[in-house]
Amino acid sequence: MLDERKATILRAVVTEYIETAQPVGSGHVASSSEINVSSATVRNDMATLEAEGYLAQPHTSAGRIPTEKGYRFFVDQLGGPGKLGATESQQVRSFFSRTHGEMEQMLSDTSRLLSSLTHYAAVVVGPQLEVATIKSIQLVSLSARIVLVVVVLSNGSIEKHTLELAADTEDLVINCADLRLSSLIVGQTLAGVSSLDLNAAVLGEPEDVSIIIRTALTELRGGHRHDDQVFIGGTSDMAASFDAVRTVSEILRILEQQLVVVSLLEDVLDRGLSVAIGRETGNEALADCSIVVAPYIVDGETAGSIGVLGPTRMHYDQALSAVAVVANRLGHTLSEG
Amino acid sequence: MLDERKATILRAVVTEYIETAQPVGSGHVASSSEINVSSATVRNDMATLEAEGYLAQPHTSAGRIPTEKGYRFFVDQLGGPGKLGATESQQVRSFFSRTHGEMEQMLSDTSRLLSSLTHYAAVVVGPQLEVATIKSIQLVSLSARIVLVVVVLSNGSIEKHTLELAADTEDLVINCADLRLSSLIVGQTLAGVSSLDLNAAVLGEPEDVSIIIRTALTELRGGHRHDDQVFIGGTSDMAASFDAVRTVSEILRILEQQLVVVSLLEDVLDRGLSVAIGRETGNEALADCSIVVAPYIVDGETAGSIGVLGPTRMHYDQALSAVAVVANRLGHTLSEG
DNA sequence: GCAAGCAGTCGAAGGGTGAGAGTGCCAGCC
DNA sequence: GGCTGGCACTCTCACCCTTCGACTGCTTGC
Repeated sequence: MLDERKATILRAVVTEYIETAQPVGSGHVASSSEINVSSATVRNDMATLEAEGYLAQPHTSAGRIPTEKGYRFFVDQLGGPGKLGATESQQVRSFFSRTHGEMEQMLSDTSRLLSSLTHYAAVVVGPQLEVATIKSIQLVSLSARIVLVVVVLSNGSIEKHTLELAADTEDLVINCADLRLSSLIVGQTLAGVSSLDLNAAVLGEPEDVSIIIRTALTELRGGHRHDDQVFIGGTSDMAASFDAVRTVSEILRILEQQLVVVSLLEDVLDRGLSVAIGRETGNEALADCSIVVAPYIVDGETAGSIGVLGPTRMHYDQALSAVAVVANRLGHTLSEG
Repeated sequence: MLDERKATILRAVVTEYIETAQPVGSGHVASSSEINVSSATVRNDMATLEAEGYLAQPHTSAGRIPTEKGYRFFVDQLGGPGKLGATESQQVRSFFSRTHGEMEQMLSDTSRLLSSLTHYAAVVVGPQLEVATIKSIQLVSLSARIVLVVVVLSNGSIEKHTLELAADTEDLVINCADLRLSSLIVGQTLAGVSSLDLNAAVLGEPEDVSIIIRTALTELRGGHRHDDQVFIGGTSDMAASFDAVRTVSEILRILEQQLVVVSLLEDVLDRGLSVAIGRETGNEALADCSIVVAPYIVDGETAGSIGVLGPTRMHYDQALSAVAVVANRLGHTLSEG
């Protein structure tokens, strides 16, 4: 454990470095903070902090910069109360009072809000489809052999699948299939659909009807990719906070793989963290990044998660409070609907 | 007009600069191409090319780099046949033989394909909703006061809007509204819906039904943002081809505004171009970028457009052929469905 | 009209220097 | 024992200077 003065010094180094991105020297710390000791004393403590792995020196005659361990201690022990500024709170309030309607739209706008609050990249992961119940299923014939299966879920999202039939099919047949499907799966969850007995489902139906039912159910069991459930905003802000194009490009490559992003956030939450610093993210390409993440709760259950991704030298307190506030408000807003 | 030798020299400079990103000197041109004159002669011609605005010199003793006018001439007059490599054609073929089903998914995958072919950012703009006809409309009650309006369009896409009703409403009422709406707007286009007479639409319906119909129609008239109809991929590739973080960040800022992207592409196409170079894009922030764009045709009509965005020193021939091939195949694939 | 040669220009690269920021350590003081 | 002032040392950065090399433009001759 660090004694109080060392902790204060560490805090000073971290905040200063976050602000300026320059190595911080003992003189700066001694003069600019609530420390009332000389720079020589600070130097001694900084040497200790370095020996214990909280700080590092780019080269001999430079100041210190925080290590991941240093940031971690800062986040865990030294984190300020982290309140949002007045402008930001106002922005959040007005956003959530204005927003309504489409969930996808709302989540996408939320990612914009979050990035505009923090000036980092924001990630919003939508509710898992699996837990929602099916409110309606409808077959719509688009052309002679193409049928669209539209499933409306209780959380307002929609699953759709295109079926290509082997033979031209009359509307009557499609209607029959529609009715049977409705009675079968309305009220169930998508997970429930996956455990349906296909043969029992088509029992007693004529061949042409049952083939549609089979095809539709098979489609529904198959892929609900998380794909369209991830919303990313503020990549330009994120880019601006790094100084190597190489780094930016690698981070963008990660963000383009939505599945990776989702599991990244889940992974962090699973480890019980709300902040992952550098390599803690579990991804080598994000060694210079940190992630701040929080789940949001809809109707008492964790529905999804939101997070921001920025440089390791991010404003953790601001990011933490922004993420917390937005997750909270988002959960409330979605619960009402 | 340029005589043949000057044109050859210009081509050599452009291709060399695209390859190396270094200013090209007269010696390089004289030795490395089908030019059989001395470097001194090349120098004279290059001086002329510079005077006429095709080339520029970063500083006195450097080689030349192409100006926008130079690239423009290169693209218009000197463009090679531009065939896709074997690997790339194979990639396109296998993509379109594999792909099927959801349009959104397909368009999103297409943007990935295009960026992987060209190594630049790829933009895919989905079909305009306005021209599609309505195949079905359905009201789904999510909770006592929340109703989801689901509209299925003939091209397989879905519009959905959430209605928040002032009072709890029975299913029976909703069903009535559903029926009336179906008979009113199925077969119409969304544009048609916008010109419906609201009062005539609710004629003879009881108050509680007509209020739902009014609300639903008003919603449908209102916002179909292009929003979810733009798919962008390959931003990491794009980033890697610039060397200033600043530039990358500005470009990302543009790409984040989907509406801007759509009108950017439309604007280029409207001017009858398939390539916009530097400032020709009409956006100051894209001064270092070029855009290659092509419309795709579904069932004989222009449905949307695809494009790539890269540095002005992009491989125009490859980009042009990739965009052309993909637009073509995409149109065909969507026409079948 | 082309080629050869030559002088001139300018940036990039390399080396040397001085300033500045910072460190570590030691001796002394409270 | 812990803190401080002082001092020697280190290493980067900015600057200057020089050299090198890659070009160009121009002039002259074929």
